[in-house]
This record gives sequence, C-alpha cells and structure tokens, in this order.
Amino acid sequence: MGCRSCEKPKMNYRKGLWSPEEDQRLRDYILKHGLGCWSAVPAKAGLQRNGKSCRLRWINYLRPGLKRGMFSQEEEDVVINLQAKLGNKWSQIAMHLPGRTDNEVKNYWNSYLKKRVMQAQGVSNPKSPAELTSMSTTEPGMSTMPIHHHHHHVKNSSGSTTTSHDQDANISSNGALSAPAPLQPFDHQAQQQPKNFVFSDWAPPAPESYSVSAHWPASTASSGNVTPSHGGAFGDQMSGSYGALPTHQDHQAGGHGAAAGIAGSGYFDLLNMGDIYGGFSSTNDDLLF
DNA sequence: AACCGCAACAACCGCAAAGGG
DNA sequence: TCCCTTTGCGGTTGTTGCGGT
Repeated sequence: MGCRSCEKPKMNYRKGLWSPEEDQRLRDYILKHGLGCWSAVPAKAGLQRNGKSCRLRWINYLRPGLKRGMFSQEEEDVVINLQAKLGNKWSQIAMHLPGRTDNEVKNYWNSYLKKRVMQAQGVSNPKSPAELTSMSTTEPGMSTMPIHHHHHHVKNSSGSTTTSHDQDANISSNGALSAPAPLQPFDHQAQQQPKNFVFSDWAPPAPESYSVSAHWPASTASSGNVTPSHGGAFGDQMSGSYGALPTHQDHQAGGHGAAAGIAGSGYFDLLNMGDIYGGFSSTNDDLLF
C-alpha cells in the first residue's frame, strides 16, 4: 500500500465543507486519471486537501452509482437486520445496499433507526434487534416499530424519497437476506421525487420526474442556476449548479446541489466511466448502471 | 419576529490493517 | 522482519435548516 512516489510536502490542508470548485477539481481529476494513490490526488488535482479528505469526498458524494435520498422500506430492513447481525460494521452493511455509503448508513442509523429500534425495545417487551428486524422484514405492518414515521420532514425530505427500489433486489448472496418483499407504501410516499441526484442519476428516468426546487433552497432554486444551460462538460454543469449560492447554503450545495445540477441539466457523458469503475477500490462500490 | 431545540447530514479524527521498501 | 505510508473504517463533532414556542 505504501506509495513512496506519492509523498508530498507538508502543507496546510483545507478543512470543512467542500466548495463546488473543489468538487469539480476532484471529479475532473478522477475521471481523467482514475483512482490511484489518494495521497497524490490533492497535489495533482490542485486541491488543498489531504488525500483522506479527497477519498472520503469521492466515496461519499462524487463517485458514480450513489443513490441519494431516503431509505426505502427494504433498505431500512436490511440496515436493521444487518446491524443486529454484524453490529456497527457499516461498510459491510453498506455492501448490501447498492448505492449507499457506509457513512450514509451510519448516519441514518444514528439519527433515526437506532432511536426507532430502541424505542421499540423500550415500549414493548425487550426484544433483540434481530427479532425486531424479522418482524419488520416479514410483516412490516405488524412491527412494533412505527414504520416510516420518518423525520425526513426536514431538509432531506424536501426532495423526497428515493424510489430506487429497482436496485434492491437480491441483496445478499449468502442467503442471509432474500429478495426484498414487494414494495410497501409508506407515509412519506407523497414525496416521490428522488431527493438528490449524483452520478447514479445521470441515466434516465427523465429529469422531469422530479422537481429541482424540491431539494434546493428556494432562493437557490429561483436563482436560475439550478438548470445550467451549459449542456457541455460535466464540470460546467457542476459549476453552474453550484453557482450563485448564498453563503451558508454552499454547504448543502456541496452534496446536494451538485446532484441537482447534474440531474437538472441532462446526463453526464458516460464514455469513460468504464475506465473509472475499473479503478474503484472502495468496499462498497456496487456500481450500478 | 426572534429564539430555541431537534434532526439530518457532511466532514473530521483516530486507530488498525495492509502493503511496499 | 521492521518501518513507514496509505487506506479503510467507525466514532464523533460541527453546521445547517426546520418546526415549535
């Protein structure tokens, strides 16, 4: 793993939220050169970040195949089930959830599912998470847990649910998890548009199936930047989408705005993606196309 | 209208494993 | 075999927006 050729001089790395320009630089670099030595990426890509940060940014937000938005019923069940079996092995759990990152799974668990499971354990007779899970999985409507009382009314729900069930079939190869049950309607279904679009969303369904303004701050959505007219290189689209975001909303744009930009402006040139995929080394690179 | 608390999520930090020299 | 560096992972923190008061 050591990569002495990648050594770089010590420098003051930037921290905090990624700017659109940084995202673009990183993306451009990876798309052009593929994945290699992360520690060399910042210098070569012209970023004042450390390799670790670049890697994280790529894996969690920029890499192709990511699925954003709310977790489906099936995904929830998988997380609960696997968490019960594996513990906090987020990377392993994420492997069973195509398009989801370990960070996303972890966040989802910590911010929502954990409470739900604990609440269920507290309210009813204490059950093991596995028991809870099996109930939830086999009989969603009968679960002791309040199904999908999602708190996604907040920003992430502004765009809605991911409706990406098409990616959920045959999750496990070892039989631990069978094919997902037929889709169950749930409370937040009213919000059907995928929340965020990242690389996985370059392909159809058609952009008109969602509303850009649904997942953008109103001020941004109305700024005219959400639908870049460039239509050219991906980078252009990105910069266009990030564009004139008001200060503190840049943060959201870092992950979400980019997605909106892509989705709202057409689709990325997939020409070279095969090469890119070939270089992926992340544990949960279940890339989907 | 202002303030406060909560929820969600992005990102950082530290540690351990992996691998090359 | 040891040392050093990179990578990967999990825990934690920080920031932001929303809803309630």
